[in-house]
Amino acid sequence: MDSRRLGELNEAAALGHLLERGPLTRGDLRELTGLAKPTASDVVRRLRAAGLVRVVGRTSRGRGPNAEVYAVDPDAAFAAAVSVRAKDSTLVTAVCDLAGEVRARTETPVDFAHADAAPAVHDAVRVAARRAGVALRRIGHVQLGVPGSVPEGAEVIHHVDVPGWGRPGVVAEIRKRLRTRVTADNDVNLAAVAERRHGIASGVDGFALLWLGEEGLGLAIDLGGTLLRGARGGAGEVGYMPVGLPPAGGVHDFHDLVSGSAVRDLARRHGIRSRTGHAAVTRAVSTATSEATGTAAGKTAGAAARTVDTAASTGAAADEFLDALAVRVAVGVAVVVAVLDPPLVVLAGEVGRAGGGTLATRVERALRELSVLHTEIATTGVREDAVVLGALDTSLASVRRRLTGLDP
Amino acid sequence: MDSRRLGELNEAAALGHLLERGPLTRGDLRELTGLAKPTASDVVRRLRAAGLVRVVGRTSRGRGPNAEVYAVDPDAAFAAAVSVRAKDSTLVTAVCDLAGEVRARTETPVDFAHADAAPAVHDAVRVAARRAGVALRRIGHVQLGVPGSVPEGAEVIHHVDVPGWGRPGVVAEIRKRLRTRVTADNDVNLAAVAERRHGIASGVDGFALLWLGEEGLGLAIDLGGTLLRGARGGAGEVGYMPVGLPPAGGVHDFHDLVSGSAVRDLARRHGIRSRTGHAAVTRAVSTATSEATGTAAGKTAGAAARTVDTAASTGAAADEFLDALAVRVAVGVAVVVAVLDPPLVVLAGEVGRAGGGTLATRVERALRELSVLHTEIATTGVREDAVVLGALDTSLASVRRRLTGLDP
DNA sequence: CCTGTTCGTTCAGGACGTGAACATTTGTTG
DNA sequence: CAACAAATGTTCACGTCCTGAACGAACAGG
Repeated sequence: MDSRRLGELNEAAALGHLLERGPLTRGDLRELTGLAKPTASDVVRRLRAAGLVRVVGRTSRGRGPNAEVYAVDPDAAFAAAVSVRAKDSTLVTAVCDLAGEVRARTETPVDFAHADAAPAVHDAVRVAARRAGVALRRIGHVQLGVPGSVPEGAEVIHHVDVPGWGRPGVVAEIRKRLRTRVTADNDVNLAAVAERRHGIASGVDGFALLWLGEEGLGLAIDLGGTLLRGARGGAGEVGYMPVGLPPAGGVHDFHDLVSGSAVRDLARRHGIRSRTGHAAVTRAVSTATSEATGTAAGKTAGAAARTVDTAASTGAAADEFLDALAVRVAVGVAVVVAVLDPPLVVLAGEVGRAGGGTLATRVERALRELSVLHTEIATTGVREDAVVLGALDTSLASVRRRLTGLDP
Repeated sequence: MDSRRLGELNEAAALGHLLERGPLTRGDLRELTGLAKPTASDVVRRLRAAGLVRVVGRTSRGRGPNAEVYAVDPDAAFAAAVSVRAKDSTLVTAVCDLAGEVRARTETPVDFAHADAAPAVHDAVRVAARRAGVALRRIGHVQLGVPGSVPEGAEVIHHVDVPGWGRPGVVAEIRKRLRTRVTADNDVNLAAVAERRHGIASGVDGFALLWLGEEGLGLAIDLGGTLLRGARGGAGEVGYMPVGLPPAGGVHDFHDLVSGSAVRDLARRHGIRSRTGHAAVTRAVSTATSEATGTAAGKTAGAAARTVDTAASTGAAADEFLDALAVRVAVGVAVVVAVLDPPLVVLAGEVGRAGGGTLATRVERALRELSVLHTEIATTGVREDAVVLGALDTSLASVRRRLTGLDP
């Protein structure tokens, strides 16, 4: 540890504050870092020389000269994210600048069965970069979101349905081609990152995100901003969680209870016929909700009447279906709460989102009857593609960490 | 950040290495910290002046002058631990020096119903310190181990059976009386700390410790050395974990499956009668094991014969009982593995220890049949009182952190 | 226009750290 | 046994970074 290193640390601290709190004057920086006036000037000078920070204006408050306002140069670095979507065979790619502004977003259809992963990703990123007007070289990190278990640091992805992506060394190949830092993570984990940054879990100490997808079930565990991955990246593989004792027969694991098809079948048994689970839930919620808020829905009287017409007989059925589903979900949540005690559980995925507040409330109620332990339950607050959003955040965080010297 | 602070950081780094790797020469220190020769000398000088480091000898390897060997002064600071044991109404107290050497260990019977917590703990620590020949003032940290949930940083303990210990502010009162840093943690968590330092989980990335106690059930989750506590300190309250679906009736939570009395009853149903669960397991293991290793047990032929005599008819019963128990335990483990994916699950507590390798093997087998996911399962490797040992480690770690300036 | 504030720079000084040179000790070797 | 090689630890000159105080300059308000 050298005096030089000391300087770097101070630079990093200042840059960190600029990244987190936006434009600042030298005075602000002085206060935040605790540095002396001349030193603050020095640090800013160095950051500007490095092309990381720019003058973006001047204050005009009070008397005395107007202080210069500094901000991180958005063009100083870029980050990219790629979401591997099995369900519609596309790579969704996004590029953002150092300020977090999304510069481009593309969707590339890929025939995973016949195309190699590495060239496909390389192409997707190249196209997105071009559209963003950014040289590929300037992208500091590419974060992949994959539907599978990704062990910490390891380069193999387990339980992937996408052909070619389960092969050892995929990530390394992609890295070699892109010549950047490339990391992969489970898509539900990335959705949780988005939930923390842009969703309902922004201020929370930690939370568990239960992904009730049409094609997959998952649990992401956020502990104060870091995700729990498990030894083989298998943390949150709740689909395999046994429910019920083995000799009892019938229901065996959580997947049998709340997978897309299980939900669809449950709905069917309550007289609600749909092609997918989340469609069934959407319909059930609309009838159940319109019943409950029927009297208050003065403005949408016409719509309400129409709904009641078609659902008159199914209103009670919808209620029963939702309650039955809530109990099933609550069984899983109860286990998670007993093991992890998260302050918040977020329901996401197609089914979770379709259930909305209606389902969340019922799950919370069911949980109270099922277990002494309880916790707050909410629905996802992320509107856009949570996986891409989360991957972009993760990617950007990595770029920032390296700029601030916290990463090698 | 000042030059002074830079010096402190280097001191801290050197001290840290001395604490972790034992006695070192200036040369070793130079290599480990990357400092220049004169600076290393300087750092050592400062550490010696602060009374933290002592010369403990000289090398005599190779040519050149013999280097001085430095080590942390064991008497530079002390740490204490107190285990609150409800089952036999005692406070077990231990004091160790900065090197980790236990200097004293006492057991004080306390009538929790009539004695206040703070004075009782104060007395216990005072006595232990005197026996260790250490002034109370020199004890830098007191770590309490309590059978209850302790939220991170909060001062209330939930779900405690010990009278007076559930009252808000207990920890603060104790702190006020002892005039030191005082923290409290769940006893199972502390047992996990001991498991990592002195037990079977020494080199592992992380592990889950399933405490199968006669009077309590718990799960400690170790993630690379830090323990997961949960929002309300309720992480690992697996006793409340629901097993089976609600309408199914009968078995409701994990506690009903593997608590001490549940184990005892299960044994009884297999014809093994004991007053406690772990006694039943001990007997079952001895018969089951002697059967399996009967031929190889040449030396203890007499003992084996005796065992076979009394167990001839119960050998099969013992096997069945152990397998049934293993399945029950495996249900809980399967859930933990699905949620957390730990590289290792350690069985501890009276029942877990009684089960030994025999039970661990059977649980591992049962798990394989129950779930796709699996993990290594082992029995606790801690011989002594794990709670006190873990509390002492935690306490010492806190003292060291403060010395190295990592803690405020 | 003067005055009090606030911004940013200049300046002298302090704390640390570094590399090179040097004295010193100690084992090896011819 | 003397010469040599290798390792230890100190001294010295110099560099980097940070600090407090003083200073000049810009700006709002009376």
